[in-house]
Amino acid sequence: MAFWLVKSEPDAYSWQTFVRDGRSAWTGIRNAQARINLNTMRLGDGVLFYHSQVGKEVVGTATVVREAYPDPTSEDPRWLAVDLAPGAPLPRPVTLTDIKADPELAEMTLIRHTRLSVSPVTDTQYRRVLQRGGSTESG
DNA sequence: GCCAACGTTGGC
DNA sequence: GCCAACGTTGGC
Repeated sequence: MAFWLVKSEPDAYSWQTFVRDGRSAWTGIRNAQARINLNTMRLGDGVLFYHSQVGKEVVGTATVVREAYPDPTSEDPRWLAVDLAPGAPLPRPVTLTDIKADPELAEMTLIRHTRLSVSPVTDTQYRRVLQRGGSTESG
């Protein structure tokens, strides 16, 4: 099982909306590296849900509930989407500042490739984020 | 095939 | 609001 982080601007699609929806097709990704990451996601993989621009913090977890398929919002069948379902909110969201200040997290792809919207996370990093967020999940 | 111009993302 | 990073586009 692998781990990932997805970004969303809360003004466009927030964690709260995601929870209310119960499931979401992760569409509109138009970046080659992000597409590779989408294509590598497997059912049941763990995902961190990050609020970019407004909040700048990891706010909850999600899981992959459908593996990559052609993004229905694109004419070009090479662009991919996955479906995600919400897991649990983090009792204490983990901010970008927290992540940068934590030596275990400062090397995250989130930090190294600021503009990548779908990025890999190591299992150590994943557990660390959950732990810092006060999650009672596996971490 | 190079590279300048431009648009977008996202942190500050 | 500004700017750095960086991907894309288009002229040559």
